[in-house]
Amino acid sequence: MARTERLTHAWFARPAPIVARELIGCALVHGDRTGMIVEVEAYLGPHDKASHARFGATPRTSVMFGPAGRSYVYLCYGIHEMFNIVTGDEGHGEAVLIRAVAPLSGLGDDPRIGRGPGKVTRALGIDRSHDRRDLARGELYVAAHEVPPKLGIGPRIGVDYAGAWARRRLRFWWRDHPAVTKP
DNA sequence: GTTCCGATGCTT
DNA sequence: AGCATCGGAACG
Repeated sequence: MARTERLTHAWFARPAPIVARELIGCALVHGDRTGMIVEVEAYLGPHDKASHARFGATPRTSVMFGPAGRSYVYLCYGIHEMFNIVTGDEGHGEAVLIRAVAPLSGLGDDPRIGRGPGKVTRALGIDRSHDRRDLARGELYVAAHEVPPKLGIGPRIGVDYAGAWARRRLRFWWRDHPAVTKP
């Protein structure tokens, strides 16, 4: 699989579920650390009761309402940094959460190193200082894949408070991949 | 194998 | 008060 093609603003400026599905198998690159994306979740606009966009554009979430292809990194449970990519048309408030990566280079060879959204950022050295970055330039970016993986689709994790929106099938993963989260 | 719980700090 | 989590302890 060639992984040299950096994904562009236009690539990310499509509906979150489409981008999410196509991100599986792509490479997430931060400097000399690279992981293959094997699990993601799509978060829609303010109408999505599981999304951080549900309160509209706040100081934390305003980046979600900006142009696609920017990072949205926030602190979860006081401990874990979460890495998202803004998608869709400007103003929509969409993003895709990267939930798991498999080591490709610079991460060692334990498939559990990037299994879980908090572990993705720890493995790749991403924190809130990487919030609002333009992934179309700089050392943090995503590179395309050539071969689509076997795709799993199901409900998002950890959003039970969102009622019916928790049951929407907006989580995508590489089926049977050892770096995908268990539950 | 399962369930429970504390850590830890930012957000509304 | 609640949270887009994790790792360890306790239990069976």
